[in-house]
Amino acid sequence: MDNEFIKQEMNVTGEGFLPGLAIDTVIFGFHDDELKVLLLSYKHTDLYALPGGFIHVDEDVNEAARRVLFSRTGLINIFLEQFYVFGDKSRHDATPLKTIMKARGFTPPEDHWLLKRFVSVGYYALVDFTKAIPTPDSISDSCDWFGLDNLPTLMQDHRQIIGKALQTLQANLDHKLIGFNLLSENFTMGDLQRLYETVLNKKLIRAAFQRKMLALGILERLAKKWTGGAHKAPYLYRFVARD
Amino acid sequence: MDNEFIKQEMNVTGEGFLPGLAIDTVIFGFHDDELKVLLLSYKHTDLYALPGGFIHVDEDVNEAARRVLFSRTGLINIFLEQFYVFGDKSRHDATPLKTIMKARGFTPPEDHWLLKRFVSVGYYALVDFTKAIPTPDSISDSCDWFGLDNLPTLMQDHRQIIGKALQTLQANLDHKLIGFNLLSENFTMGDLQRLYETVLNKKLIRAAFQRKMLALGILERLAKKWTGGAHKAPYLYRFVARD
DNA sequence: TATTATTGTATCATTTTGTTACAATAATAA
DNA sequence: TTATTATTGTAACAAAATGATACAATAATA
Repeated sequence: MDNEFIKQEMNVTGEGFLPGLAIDTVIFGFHDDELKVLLLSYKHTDLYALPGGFIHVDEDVNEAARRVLFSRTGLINIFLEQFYVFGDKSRHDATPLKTIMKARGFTPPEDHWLLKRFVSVGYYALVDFTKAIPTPDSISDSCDWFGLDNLPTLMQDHRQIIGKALQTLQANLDHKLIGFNLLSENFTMGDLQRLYETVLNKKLIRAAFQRKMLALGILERLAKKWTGGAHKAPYLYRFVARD
Repeated sequence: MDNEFIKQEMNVTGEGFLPGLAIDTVIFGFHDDELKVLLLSYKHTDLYALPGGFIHVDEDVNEAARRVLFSRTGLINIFLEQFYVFGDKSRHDATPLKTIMKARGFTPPEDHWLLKRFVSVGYYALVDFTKAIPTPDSISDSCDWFGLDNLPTLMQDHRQIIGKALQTLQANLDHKLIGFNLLSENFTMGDLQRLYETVLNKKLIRAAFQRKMLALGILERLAKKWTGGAHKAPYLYRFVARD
């Protein structure tokens, strides 16, 4: 029996947390021309789950989401936004947690706070894949990136949560200019276009894309990048906020 | 002392509701070329509040929002969407509710469930002003429409909630084509343009507006409408979903 | 019957977007 | 050293969308 675990993560009263309310975060990264999300593998089950957590009684909900994001990636000052509240009564499923608890030698009472219905606030984050340091939490074996069309079996409604997060990302990519958050600080126009094409899942016209991005006046052109490829070296760009 | 009130609305345990979670609904209507919201005036205080409520333990959060909307307006099948979760710890203020309770002869204990911190899921609804039947709830004196630039003093962060709802409406008006929900079934092009101008708070070019709306292919042209004005009678239109 | 206000739409100018083309490289092969 | 190749940056033109103006078609009123 893991006393530390039970004390910290599965205390009997749920004291110190807002009851019945949770956070689930879809953390997007971009690598190998693929959009990926960070997933935890739950101990003693074959299920995966989104990084999530609970809200301390003296903590803003948005703060809690930043804390979760930091705990799983080590990152601060990251694009992070609410996108939906998952509040259907049918989404509740205590089985995986019960399994984990029992495997740890703890048989929870039926009315244990963690086994009750939870409403979850969905957040999505856009991070630089190369900067994030995936870190499992105490009830997980691992924390890893998964390509969006290569997702493992997920807990509860976490697959739907990812789906809705992707929809939101697609809808906001352009007019909120949030795509840059998925790239490293310096990037080529090709990098940016491949990102857009991956997220929107459609081909874009190169000349028009470049013209449009440059016309936005939010890109600073830096030195050229010698790629080692048999062709002209592309410029590097950096995102700069307007005014 | 109002026993019914205390039993139904301010029961000591909060039994039957999800704890710490509430719903606030910004119900928009359009009348006299003005965008209006439905507000309740709280008994025994000079404060106004958004229509809101709590979520039954066996009820989806979205269901609860529809129930609130129906209770205050008598309307079903209405455009209603989540737009933000208001979860800052600082938004909590138990004073108005305490005042109401005391005025009713009920002195609540400090740990009464209604006086604790609440996280609120914000919804906005778009309704036909002429169809809604404003109906106060049991802790309110009245339920009335208020013009957006003529709002009374509101409880807690309800003013910010309205502000954020308006931003969401403005951002979604065009690409989600939700404006029609604010008009009655049949309307003239002028009605529609005035609605757009009011929501977006800017003048639109009449010819271009008409051309664009007609090009969308979502308007059915009906008989002309004799307005009694000294000019050509405008057509009436009806919104029809595509495909 | 003329006047007035508004509607519906045509017309042309301007801006934005789609498409094609081509010069400018940076590596590799001949 | 000199082609060859792949990709980049941008020009040039076409097509589509939007802005701006104009005007004929009413429906009431004078």
